[in-house]
This record gives sequence, structure tokens and C-alpha cells, in this order.
Amino acid sequence: MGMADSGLNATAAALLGLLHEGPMTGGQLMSAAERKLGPFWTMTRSQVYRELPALADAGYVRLGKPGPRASQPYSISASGKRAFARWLSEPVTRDQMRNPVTLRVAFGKLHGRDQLAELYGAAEKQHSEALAEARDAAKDAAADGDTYGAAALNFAVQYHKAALSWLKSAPRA
Amino acid sequence: MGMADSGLNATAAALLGLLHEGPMTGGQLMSAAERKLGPFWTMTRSQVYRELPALADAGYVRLGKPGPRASQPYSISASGKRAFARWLSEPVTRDQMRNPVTLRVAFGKLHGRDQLAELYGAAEKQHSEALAEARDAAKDAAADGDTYGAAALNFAVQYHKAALSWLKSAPRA
DNA sequence: GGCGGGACAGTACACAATGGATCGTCGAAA
DNA sequence: TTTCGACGATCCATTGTGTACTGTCCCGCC
Repeated sequence: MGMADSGLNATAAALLGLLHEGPMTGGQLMSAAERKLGPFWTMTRSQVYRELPALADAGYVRLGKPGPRASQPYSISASGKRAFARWLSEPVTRDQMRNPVTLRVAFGKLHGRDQLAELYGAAEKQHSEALAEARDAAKDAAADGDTYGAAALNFAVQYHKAALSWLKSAPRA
Repeated sequence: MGMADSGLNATAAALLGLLHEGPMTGGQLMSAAERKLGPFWTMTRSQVYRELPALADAGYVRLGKPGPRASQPYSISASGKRAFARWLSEPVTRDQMRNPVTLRVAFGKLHGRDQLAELYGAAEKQHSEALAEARDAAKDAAADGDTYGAAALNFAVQYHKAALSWLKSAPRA
């Protein structure tokens, strides 16, 4: 029952996880993350490019030969794999929710009526688009035989469906 | 259609929203936020105590007479109400999701089998508890005649229900 | 050829959010 | 009356977000 602290934050761990598939540059990691994890795990370039040198310092990744545009390939090391495995066995942090639409709805009494309608419209648009994206991504993952990836993406699908159905029942005025 | 930038971040706006119900100290704001917004909007003490002086500097809240334990009551000012109204009319930021359980599931192939079962168990526990809390809070809000508050809390209810049902179908191995 | 403009890799920085440690004050139990 | 625990508040290190910027490469075009 490995419980030793991996010293990884979730972002670093996600990068190490992705690197299990092979060496990638920062840009490639960004797009892989967006494609495979994006719908349920946001990650920004700033974070990626901050963690990568830190991971290298820790010896968890190794640098390859710089490519075009100074792009820098990274590959995971044996100790990186060990750190990732340790991270997997750590207890999950309580999942946190910060939903800006819901926050506004909570103060619905202070809205003008048309404001609320606009809010719902924008929210429905966002969730519909995100739902479509998540569905596509899940289909791709399934087609690749990536059962776990598809399952994870399905979480996002369920989330957006729930949000959409909640929106339909939200108080109009 | 007021689109002028309110200059408020979501946390500051939430505080101003809560202060529409009357003057409160930092501690009272914390508990009010936890009770009424907690299930769909996490907020930490650090944030609250950082925003409050900033809000006072901006003239959006006024300080009352210090109470016991140096507790400091704040009341919203007219310009604070205006700033809040402006914030309400701003476009919502894209809602972002960072779900640590799902992230681990995405790397399910790299888990040991019993690790995955443990993960699901812990996640189910968390969501069940959160679901119960959200339900209670929604009931309280409804009993208070706070339709919007109840609707907002119902979002959390739907979310946790969706998460729980997703967990049941998640790949076991 | 050479000179645009645009896409892309990476950097920089300011601001926001999180979590944990700490400190003084107050109330109540021992 | 002392001590202990809860509470209000503060601080700080780390993490996350958003935007603007640098340089480089590609491609079409004259």
C-alpha cells in the first residue's frame, strides 16, 4: 500500500501519465492533454511549461534533442514512472466545484428578468458545445481501444447532460 | 445593457451578493457562503479575508464597529450594489472542470486492480456525502422561500447524482 | 530569390485560488 | 483559575488562470 508522498501535483502527474505513451514536447503534451483529458481536466500552457523543467530537475523526465522552434522533447524516466505510480496510490483530493452560472442563479432575485434569460441561453450554448466535444472525444478514445480514456470522457458527457437538464428546470423569473 | 467591467472577481462578487442580506463579519460571510453556496461554489477563508479589505478600499463595503475577537462587520455600500449589478451583467467565464477521480480513471490502465476499486469506493463515499449535504441545503433554502438559492443548490444535487451513476458504470478492470 | 503574414513553441508576468500554519481572544469545563 | 478548544483573523508557499509577448518556421506571393 504505497502511501509515500509522490511530491507531484495533479498537473505534473497528468504530464507523467501522458508521457507513458512516449516522448513528447511541451506543445504535443498540451494538445494531447486537451484531446484526451480536456473535457474533465483543464490545463493551461503556463502550467505545462512551468512543470516540465521542474519535472526534469527532479529527474522524472529526461530531455531529448531540441527540435524545430526550440521545441524540447521530454521522455519519462524510470523514477518518473515510480513517482507516477506513487501518485496513483495517494488519496484523491476532495473534488471542488466552482460553477459561475450557478453562482449567478443563486442571486437570481437580484437579476433583471431578461438578464437571467440571457444567462441561461449562454449556459445552454456552452454546455451543448462541450457535450458534443466530449462525445466526439469519447468516441475517438473508444475507437482507439482506450476503454479507460473513453470512460473518463464519459464522465464529462454525463456532467453536461445533467447541467443541460438542470437548466431546463431552472426558475425563469 | 451594462457591459462595463465591474473589476470584481467572482469571489468578491459572491461576497457582495451575500452582503445584500445585511451586514456581516468575515466569519459570518464564510459560514453563509458555505451554507448557501458551498455545494457549487468553493470559497476559502484566505480568499474571503483577502477580498474584504480590497472591497473596502474600493468603497464597495463599509466597516462597522469591531466586535468580539476583533471581528469586523462589513456592510455593502450603494456603489457596491452598483458594482455587483454590473458584475451580474458580465458574460460568464467558461466553466472549468478539474475532476481528480476522473483524471485517475483516464490512466486506469496504469493502476493496479485493487487500487481502482479503492478509488471508486472513496469517490462514491465523497459524492454520497456531498449529495446528502446538497439535498439538505436545498431543502433549507426552499423552506426559507429562497427559490433561486434552492435551484442553485439543486444543480449540485444533479451533479452528484450524475457522478454516482457514472461511477456505477465505470470500468472495473 | 526575398519579403510578407500567420501559425506555432515557448516565455513572462500579474492575478486568483488553495491549503496549511499560526496567533490572539473568548467561553466553558475541569 | 487555569487550561483547553473553538473561533476570527492573518500569513505564506504553492498552484492555477489569462493574456501578452518573443522568436522561429512555413507558406504564398511578387
